[in-house]
Amino acid sequence: MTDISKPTAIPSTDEAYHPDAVEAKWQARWAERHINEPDLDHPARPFYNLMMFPYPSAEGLHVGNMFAFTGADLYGRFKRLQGYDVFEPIGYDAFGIHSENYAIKLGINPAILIPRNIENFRRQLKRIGGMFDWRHELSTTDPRYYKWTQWIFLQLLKAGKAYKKTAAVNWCPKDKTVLANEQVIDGRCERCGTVVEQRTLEQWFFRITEYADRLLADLDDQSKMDWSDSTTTAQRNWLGRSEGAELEFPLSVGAETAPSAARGQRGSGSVLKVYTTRADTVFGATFMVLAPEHPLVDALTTPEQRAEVEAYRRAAASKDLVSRKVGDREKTGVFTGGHAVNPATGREIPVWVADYVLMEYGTGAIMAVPGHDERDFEFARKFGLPIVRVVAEAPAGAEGHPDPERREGEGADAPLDAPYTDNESGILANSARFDGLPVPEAKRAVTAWLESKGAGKGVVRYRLHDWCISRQRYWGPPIPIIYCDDHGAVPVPEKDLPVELPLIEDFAPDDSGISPLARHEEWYYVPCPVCGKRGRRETDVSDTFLDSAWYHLRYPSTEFDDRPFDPARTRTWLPVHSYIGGNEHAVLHLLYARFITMVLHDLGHLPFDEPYRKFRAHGLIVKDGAKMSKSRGNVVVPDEYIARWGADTFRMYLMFLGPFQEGGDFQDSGISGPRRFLDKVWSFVNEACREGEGQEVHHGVIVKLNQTKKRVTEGLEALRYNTSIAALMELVNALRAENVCDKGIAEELVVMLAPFVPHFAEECWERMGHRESVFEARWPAWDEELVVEDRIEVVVQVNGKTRSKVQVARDADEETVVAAAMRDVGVQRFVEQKTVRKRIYVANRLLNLVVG
RNA sequence: GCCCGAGUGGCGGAACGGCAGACGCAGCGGACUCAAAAUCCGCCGGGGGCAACCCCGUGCGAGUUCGAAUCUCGCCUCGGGCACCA
Repeated sequence: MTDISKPTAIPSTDEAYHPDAVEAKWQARWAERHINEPDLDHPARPFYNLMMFPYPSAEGLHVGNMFAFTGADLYGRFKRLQGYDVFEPIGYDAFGIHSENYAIKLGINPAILIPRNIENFRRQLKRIGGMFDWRHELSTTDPRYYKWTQWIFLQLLKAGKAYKKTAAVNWCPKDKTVLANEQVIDGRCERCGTVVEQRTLEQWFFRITEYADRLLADLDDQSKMDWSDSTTTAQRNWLGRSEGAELEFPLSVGAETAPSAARGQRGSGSVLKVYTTRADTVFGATFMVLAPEHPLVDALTTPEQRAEVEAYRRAAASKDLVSRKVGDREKTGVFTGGHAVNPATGREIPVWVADYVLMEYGTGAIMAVPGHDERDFEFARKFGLPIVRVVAEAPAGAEGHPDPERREGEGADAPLDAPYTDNESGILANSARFDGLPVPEAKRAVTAWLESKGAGKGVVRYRLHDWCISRQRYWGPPIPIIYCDDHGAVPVPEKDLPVELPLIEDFAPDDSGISPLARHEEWYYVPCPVCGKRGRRETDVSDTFLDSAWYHLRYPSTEFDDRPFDPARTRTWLPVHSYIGGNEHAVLHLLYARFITMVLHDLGHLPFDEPYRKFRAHGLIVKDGAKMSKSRGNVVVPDEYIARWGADTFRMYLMFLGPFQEGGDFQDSGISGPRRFLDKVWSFVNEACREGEGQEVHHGVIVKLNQTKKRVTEGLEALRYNTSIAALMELVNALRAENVCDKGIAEELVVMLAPFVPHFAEECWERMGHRESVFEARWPAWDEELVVEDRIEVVVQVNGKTRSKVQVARDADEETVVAAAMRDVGVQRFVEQKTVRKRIYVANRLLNLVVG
């Protein structure tokens, strides 16, 4: 704040470069002159330059944030100089468990704490010189914002895309909250590392699984999405599409006569459905396994086995997710006593219960094929169940796999001492009429056969689960629902939004699993919107990922309180032209944002269904080769560096230390390089102002200048900022070596520097006599003719080894170059006494003589 | 285990299949200075040679090619993601 309003007086003589003064001056001027505020209603060439908004922590912006924002800002400024009307907004993702935990620790309400953090963030964001349009700053904690977050919930509810269900959820006993599956890492809480338990609670879910196929298909649609490969790959994996078959195994008589069967399954004809991706191995299914939670377990269990089965189920239920999912994975299980009939063989096979089968995937039941599945094999070994081979190696010499040595003893009758899981090159065996079919064909053939028998069908499954948005916490937007004894869950009427989060003293959660909000009667009890009788508010708040799933829609429309996003503004500015952010959000934020956009599109609120046309993931900044962390004590506090070197030098250093999309290693010593460079440019510019006109410039310098323009432009477009900076340094080195002092060149240099060092460039620009901002200037164009010298050095190789170089005219023909090469002593030495058998000539580059 | 990404000087990193190491940091030598800092000039992968030059060199091993850091196959190491997903 003080930085910006600090009065400065910079004489126009060429004294040393003082970043503090220059930066304060231009930050103040940008604000005064509204330089960074495009006309949102009538832009000529709109360009929406978005970066992932920060969570305003107490520590302030760290180097990683600075790196990301600088890289994104650079791109926006570059586009601006190319003539676009660039809208570059910023905001704060300020709800959520991070803020809340910190507030609990300090015992201060986050509603008081967070604004302080935001204040600090705003100061830092201004200090690094981002091209932000501050008119459109937003915070997700602002009731004017979350009113519309709640509105989105209601739209989904109305459309049947939101529903409530009782579900076993991940419960973190330390944070005292449920966690989404994706917030559980190796069975532990993503945030605090505590072992996660299971609890059963009523939760609100969004039906994202209904969109799985669209979310997947668009990833391959270049017209909608130009995204970093690493990000689309992560989403593909997360969606987890698998093609398989749902097969039906009739329960056999033994089971149906069991006392509980009639009740559980309405008498005879009941079947066990399984999902498999290896329908081809059905002849090898020698037993079945149910998840402990599977509803048919009761019906199948015989009286003799009941005690054992019940005990096993109880044990499984009390197990936390760690030992269930990432424990030592020693297989456990019990026999139910029941049997089912293998629809392929017609044989009865036993049904077991084991916790390696998960209720949440597929049908919660599997056909176990121990011969060709590692888990089933292990289980069969342990419990002495039969193992049958139904896939064998194609015989040696057969087409495709004539490799007799690689796998010994995988013939049709060879015993299996390990599962044979090759699902590409094997052929079926011991599978009646399917014997000899290659596995891929057999998958189709067997599925079709079972389908014709009415025992199954091909299906596609996704790994993705519905999105649980309920959080039993305080610091989030209340879910706008009122419960009425007569009318159930009633949505809060839209006219009553927002449901404001009350400022309460005791905001910390407790063990009950009930939100702190429930303890406040004056807030909790409200009239039912339908009948007016006393109702109770939903006390859960929504997931922060819902806040961030639509913020890009809000930015252009922040001034409107009667609509979440203005239709005209939205049509003008969206979808986002360029979005830059970290790949840690590849599957959470980015997938949810896509989903919400799709739903709003389908409901007629948006004219597009993919929110971000282009997305690029930036890299990570490390220090001394290791991730920065408090525990390592290698955290770089950006403020200190900015205070010492200036924002421009800091920006340039961050962009210089590695390719933006890969990140780099922050080294204290390295920052002096960019600063020295700026000092050189500074004196060059000041000198050029004084005496730099009418001077004759060497042709080589003109070529260098054109090469530089090309390299800088291409580097910026590809986000390879480090190479752009290197090109600019080369140019300045060349200008100094040649003693050039030309104002025209200085101006083009300054414009090219502007995205990297905006304050510095503005100051230079002004000193060169311009009254407008440098960002009103045009990006320099280059002449392709002048990118290559008139005389070229052609490399001459003999047998592929470089032996010499010859000077020839540009585009010289092969004969000329060969003649020149033959005159060259360095070449002669390797050619004499030998015949040139072959010549390879690459124009303007290289001549290779093959001799022998 | 599966899926991505990456391995190049002392360090960060450059190189449409065509001079490996641009640019920068650090280091070394010199100029300026009473001295230091700053600045300027020069050197800076390894080995051999007085020298012009020569040989070796991009994680390892094969291959394709006139020519491979770059393409293909097989490994190794590191980073990231997913993971009892049937």
